[in-house]
Amino acid sequence: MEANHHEAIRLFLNRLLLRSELDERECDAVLSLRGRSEVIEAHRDIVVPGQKVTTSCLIASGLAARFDQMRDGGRQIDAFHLPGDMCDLHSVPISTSAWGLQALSATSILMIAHADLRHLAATYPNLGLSFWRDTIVDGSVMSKWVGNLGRRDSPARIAHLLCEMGMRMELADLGKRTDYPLLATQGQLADATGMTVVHMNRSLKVLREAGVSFVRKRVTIADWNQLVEIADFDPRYLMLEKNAPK
Amino acid sequence: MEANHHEAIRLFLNRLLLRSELDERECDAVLSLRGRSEVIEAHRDIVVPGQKVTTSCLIASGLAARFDQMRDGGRQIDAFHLPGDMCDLHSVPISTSAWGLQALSATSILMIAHADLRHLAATYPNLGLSFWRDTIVDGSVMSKWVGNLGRRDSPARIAHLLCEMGMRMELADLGKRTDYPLLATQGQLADATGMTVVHMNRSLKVLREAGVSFVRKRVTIADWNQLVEIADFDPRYLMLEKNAPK
DNA sequence: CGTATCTTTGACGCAGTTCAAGGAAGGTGG
DNA sequence: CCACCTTCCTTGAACTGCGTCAAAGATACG
Repeated sequence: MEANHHEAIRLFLNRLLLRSELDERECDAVLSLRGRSEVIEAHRDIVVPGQKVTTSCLIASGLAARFDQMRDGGRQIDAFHLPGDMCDLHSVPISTSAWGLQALSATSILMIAHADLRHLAATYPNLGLSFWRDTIVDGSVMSKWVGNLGRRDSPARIAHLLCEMGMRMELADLGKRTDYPLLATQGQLADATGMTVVHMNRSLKVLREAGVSFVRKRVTIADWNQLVEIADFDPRYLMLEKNAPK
Repeated sequence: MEANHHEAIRLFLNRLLLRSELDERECDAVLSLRGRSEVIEAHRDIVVPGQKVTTSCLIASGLAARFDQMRDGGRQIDAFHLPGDMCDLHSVPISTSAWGLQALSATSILMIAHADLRHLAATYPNLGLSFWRDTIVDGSVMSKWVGNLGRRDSPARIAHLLCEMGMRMELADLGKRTDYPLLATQGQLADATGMTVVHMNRSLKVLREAGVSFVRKRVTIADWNQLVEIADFDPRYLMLEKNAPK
């Protein structure tokens, strides 16, 4: 399991390095993080809405999602978390979250104490800044999702999601943008795009005619540019420029 | 104009104090911030999507909105900013934003240099943490908007927005939650709730029967609890608990 | 090999869009 | 203070994307 730990933390560090310059000491500090490993089966909740948490969850493998729960039990997913994502990094400065966290597929996570993360941020201010940056990227992605839900029709909404996941999988070195695993059901994708399972299914059929297939939890895209066109996808919101230390 | 400056910064400090404990030195440091004052007329863009910015905008009066621009020119608003809000606090760690900022009504803002804010955050780590917290609250609100757009019908979406704005106006001491100014047109509210002007108008008519009126840029709510019920509104996402300094 | 979960399809209804046009409010210049 | 013009609000009628309900296949799993 130790190997798994290191692998996950390595992915997290790589994610930070996408947007922040960190020196060797800072990298080492991240790599020295320790946590408790847990395996969650598909469809289980990791964090219940409103729960007070004292750890952050680093995804080691699988796929997790943050969600908002409605009165009638319906759920709206507002973020996907893939391996290397530190979800609930938000809860380092604010310990009670309004949202919940669920495992979409079987998912192994590393629970890392807030105290440790806070200690790191305090000891290495530039590292703290990179954490802040990470939560801001998360916000930027959400702001795109707001636009997606508010102003696009269902094929375009799905197309946009598939573009985003493709980019993120490629950046994390977990697949190619035109061919990657997406460990979710159509129902879960429907929860993320604000539609019903039935309509998700029909819209996927439409996209299939554009060379986009989602079969057996794998996405394959014949013509990337065409999908980008359908989705009106502009990756700038993923904030992939490096920011120098201040 | 100096009086206006102080008033705005005072509001910003109050906003921080809602969630963070700051000592006297830290409060004074915030109050000593200086900026360039500007007045933007209604419908003008303050920041264009993709623009590189070196200042944050503190709203002094009026109402501003962050938006995502679609290919066809349509806009989706993903956040409202009222007086005391420091928009683009995000751009302190990341200077290029994918979103834009527009003035909904005539709005006066205070442009504050990133360098100054960064200096503050570096000098007073606890203050830096309160800035981080502020951007996290912004994210929490957006995550609610995602749920709102994805899973609620139009009267409920509007109701939720009116509840949120009521709470925020009251917290900023700019009105009562059941009676407050909302300096936006129906078209702008439609941009925020992902619908057309026509449907916004019709849905407002439905809400009027529930004692909710939006006339001449003022919201009045006869029965707050009923509106909360319609909206399925739970204010926990506004994160109003105080967080002790670390 | 059996059972639960997930996908796919059909028929029908409705919430919300589109197009079009009239009316009210508000701001500006004479 | 009125005349004018622009922006905003309001309503009607027709259309459509998506939801709902229902049921039959396909897939995965123990």
